Formats: sequence, structure tokens, C-alpha cells
Amino acid sequence: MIPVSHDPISPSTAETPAPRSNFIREMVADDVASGRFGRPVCTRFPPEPNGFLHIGHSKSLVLNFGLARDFGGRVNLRFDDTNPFTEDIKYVNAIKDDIRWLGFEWDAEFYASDYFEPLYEIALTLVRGGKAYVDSQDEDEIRAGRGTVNSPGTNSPFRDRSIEENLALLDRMKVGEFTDGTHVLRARVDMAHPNMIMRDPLLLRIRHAPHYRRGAAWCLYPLYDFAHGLSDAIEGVTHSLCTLEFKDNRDIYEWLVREAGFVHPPEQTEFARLQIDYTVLSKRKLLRLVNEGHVTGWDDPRMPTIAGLRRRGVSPEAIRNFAEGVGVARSDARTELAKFEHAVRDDLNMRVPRVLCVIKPVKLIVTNYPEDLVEELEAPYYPHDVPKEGTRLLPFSREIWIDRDDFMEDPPKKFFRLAPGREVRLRYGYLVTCTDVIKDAEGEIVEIHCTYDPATKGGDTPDGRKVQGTIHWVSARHAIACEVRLYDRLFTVPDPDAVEEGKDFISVINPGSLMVVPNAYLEPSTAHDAPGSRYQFERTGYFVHDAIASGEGETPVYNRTVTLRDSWEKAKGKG
RNA sequence: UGCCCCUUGGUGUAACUGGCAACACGUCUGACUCUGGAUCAGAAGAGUCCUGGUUCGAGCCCAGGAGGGGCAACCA
Repeated sequence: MIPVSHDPISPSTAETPAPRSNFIREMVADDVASGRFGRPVCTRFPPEPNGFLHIGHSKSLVLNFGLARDFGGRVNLRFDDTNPFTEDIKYVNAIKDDIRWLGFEWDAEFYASDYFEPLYEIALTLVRGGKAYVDSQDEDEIRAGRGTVNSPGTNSPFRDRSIEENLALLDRMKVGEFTDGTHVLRARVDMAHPNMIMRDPLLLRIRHAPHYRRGAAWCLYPLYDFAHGLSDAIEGVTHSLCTLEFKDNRDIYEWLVREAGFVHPPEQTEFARLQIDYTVLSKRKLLRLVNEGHVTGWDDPRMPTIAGLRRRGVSPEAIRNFAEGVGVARSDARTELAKFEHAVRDDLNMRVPRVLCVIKPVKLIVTNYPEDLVEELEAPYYPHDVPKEGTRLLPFSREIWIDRDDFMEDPPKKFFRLAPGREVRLRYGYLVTCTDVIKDAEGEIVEIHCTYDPATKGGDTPDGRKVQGTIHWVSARHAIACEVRLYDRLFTVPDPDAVEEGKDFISVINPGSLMVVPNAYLEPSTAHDAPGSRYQFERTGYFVHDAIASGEGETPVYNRTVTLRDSWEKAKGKG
């Protein structure tokens, strides 16, 4: 017998598919060929540390890191931490963990909050050039002055302050003389610009709030538009890739890097964000799920977060393959869950050992099997088509557990599992024939009686006879009691973002997204396995030993990562 | 009602830049099988949102239209 180690981080044998061609890849190839930037390719991944990474981010990660890898470039990890109200060090740590777990290593680590001073210098330059001014209107006045999408805005009464006055005010803003909201710095562009973003966008605002990295000393915080493009430019980024909703912001991005005098400035290119059926992929909504207690946390296995998927048992390789497989384009798209599940099964199939676990147990008694006899049956961990080796011993005895779904008293046509009078194979065990069904007062089946054929030990049939069904089982006396958590999609509709008027995505949460089975029976070979160990529970699905819920000395908990494809379920559904 | 973006089988992407639509997932057959898994073989499924134009030839170009999406935080 070859023992197997249930190393939770055993590497995948699956090859990462070659990235598909897409418009961004072609653009980068052209830029490299033309030497347009005069420096190596540099991309960046710029999360705001105000939440956890989700699978949508993996699309961006795969894109940015893939491009850098394939064109000999670098990737900067930059935290876009310009809002002290929402950001926290715990998120930067979680984000870094997740990126590493996914298998990416960044070349440099930056923080937008380190650019407050250089950004201030640029602000000074803009003011001196008449390109920015201090506006002293309040928030409502600024909003009103912006106009609407259909009507032009109006100039602020402070728009034509002298350069000297602006400079003096800006300095006083910086040293903390003013309270929040009293003044802001705005770019002087055009209050009638057809692009709303360009109607004198705000650059700097006063926030007397402690920043998780800067403390309370600095109070002049740049807004996204001011910080982002210039941060890219400062770092020497060449290709700044973001999602579609930033399309309109590109105008101010380009305006700023030009006004700040950068030569060969980075270029922003937008692509469609990832959307997957039956889930939400916006940090705002995920935060609500966490805060309102609809899930147990950012790492709830039902969450589409990297932390959630990890705990669910999904491998980094599966996530990467999936993210690579969805492609990159500019059209809004929604990916079917089946595509994701395929990526998960495709990877796990080749790398995890098979074991037997009975989730809905019912007792089966082999009436002609000796009372005290226990036989050890050798069983391979992997099917023949998986190039991995290892076996374990399965104890067999007179009383075993089988799954309730594998027995029917009145089986329909194409049901080929156990039924009265029928013979099935107990996987790696014996062939058994059902002789009796014992029920309780309510008519519930409590015991199934069978006889076994001693000549079929190990599941072979010396006479060559075929049996239709093979079912899984666990010796009752040797079984390990465990808790199994069966997860389903978090929402009942494909697009939770588009629910009817007056309702929101919370109303469409799937109440059955988690089904806890407190007493399933697992084969004894899994005793003392490491938390994080992944298996295929034969005929059921892929599972992972939950590291968080399985405390010392407590009942081990196994999370279902994904079910197996099930053509019987499909056939059943059609009647 | 302004500006911008998008529109190719059920779904997601391709199409050497104008040459008679391909791949993946899904679906359906069949083979094989000690997992109704996996694997293998095969099939069906779009004529590229619409209308017109240019061209020997258009998914790729032009014009108009329709549908979908983004933009009016001192969020990112």
C-alpha cells in the first residue's frame, strides 16, 4: 500500500492555458514593437484597501501579471488609499495574502498615501499655471453648480481668484487651518464640458481624520482622479488597465498627466469587469452581506471573495484558469456559473484523492456476513485515468452506512442503484443483494437487509456478471462522524443586481445557500488529515477539510467545493 | 435630453486588419468504465442588432436607426 499525504497545497498538474489574444494584449504588443514608451512594460494592480479581493479582481490580476510576464515587464502593487474614512491596514494585509495565494508576486509595492507631498507639489504647479483654483463653496453649491447631464454647469464665484490668493489658501489648507469641507482645490477646465467629469473636477479635499498609514498629520487628501493617473505616471507605469466605468475619467487622467508635464505618460485602457451569474461582485454589496450578517464574514465559503473561495476549497489554479478563460473585451458580459464550476472540477479532478463519505446515511446490514469479522479492502486513491498513485485500506463489516438516495423501494425505469431484489456493487467491496426493508412506525426506512456474495470480494465478479450500479459506503463501526456543509449559489436569480423596482439584491438571497449535515460518515483513512485537505467524496463532489470550523478535538467539518456533474439528476428532472 | 462605450450560436470570447464565421463552456448522441465522475468519438446550434451605402467581395469600412450600459460622491 502506498500512503498518500493529504498536503493541502500540493501543486497542480494542470497546465495554465496560454492566454487568449485580446485587444489589450495586441495593443501592448504594438507598443512594445514601436518602443512608444521608451521603457519596459509596467502594469499595476491598484486596490483600495477597504475590502477583500474577489474573483473579479482575479481577472485584473491575470491580465496585469500576464502582460508583464509575457512582455518582460513589471507589475506594481499600489494601494489606492486616499480616503481615510474607509481604509484599514487589515485590508492591505488580506489583499497581499490573497494575491500571493493566487500565485502572483509583485515587483514593487507602493501606496498612493506616499504621494501626498508630490501631489501637493503638482497642485502648486497647476495653480501657478492658472489650471487649478481653491473653491470655497460648500458641497451642495458645488453640486448645483455642476449642472446636469443635460444642462451646462455654472462657474464658481471663486473660480477667478488670483494665483497669489489660491496659493495662500492652499498653504493654509495644508497646514490644517480649515475644517472639513470649507475649501477644495479644483481643476480649472470647463463647467460646460459635455463630459461631466471635466466640469472642474475636485482635486484635493480637507479631511481631519486619521489615516491608517499617515496618522493625523496630513489633512489634504487627493481624490481618485487627481491621485490615480499621476500615481501611475510617478511610478513609470506604461499601461494602466481599469474597468469600463472609468472610461469618462480618462479625459481628466490625460489632462492631468499632460499638465503635470510627464513625457510618455501612461495610457489608460478600459475593459469589461467580470460578472458571474448568481452572485454579486461589487465591494459595496459584498460589504453589506458581511455587515448585515447574511454571511459569516468575508471568508464565508459562499462569498465570491478570494478568501471565501479558498475556504470553499477552490484552488488558485482553478481561479487563474477561469480568469484566463473568460477573455478580455469591452462589452458588458455575464459569465455562466457552469464555466466557473468546470474550471474548478477540471483542476481538482487531476489532483485530489478519492474517498468515501456517506452524507445521508441509512443502515445496511449484510445478514450473511459474520458478526465479528472485519476485512481490510485495499482501494486506490485515484482512478486509472489520473496519473497519481496511492492506496488506503477500507474496513468492511456486517453493518455499513449507505446513502438514502442510493435506495428506492419502487425504483423508476432508469434508476440503477439498490432496490428490493436487486444487486449492486459496494465500491471496492462486495456485491450485495437487497432482501428486506425495515421501517419504523412512521413508515420511514431504518434498515436495509442484504446478503453478500463472498466470491465478489473487492468488487470483482469472477463469473463476469455485470451489475448496473456501484454505490459508496462506510463501515458503521469504523466510520468517522463529521459535519458536512453543502453550499449552493448565494442568490436565486442569475442577475441579483437587476431585481425589480423597490427591492434590492438582499431580497433575492438564496435561503438554502447553506445546508449543514451534522452527521455524515467518512471513511477512517481521513482521520488526522490536515485541515485544508481536499478530496473527492466519490459520486458526490469535491470537499475540503475546513481549517477554521474544525477546532481541536471537535467534529471535523468538510465544505463542499462543488458537486460532481450529475447526469442522473438531469435525467430525473426530465421525468 | 448632453457626452461616451458596447452589440458575433444558450453563455463567454476569436476571426491573420475586407476573402466565404473558429474555440471554450453548456446541450444532445454514442463508446468505454467498479464514481450515472473522468476520458474518447460525434452532432446540433449564429450567417455576425436593423436599414441602406462603398466594394468583385463586409462581422470588419461609411451613414442612419434600435437595444444595452456608463457619467451629475468633497467614493474608488
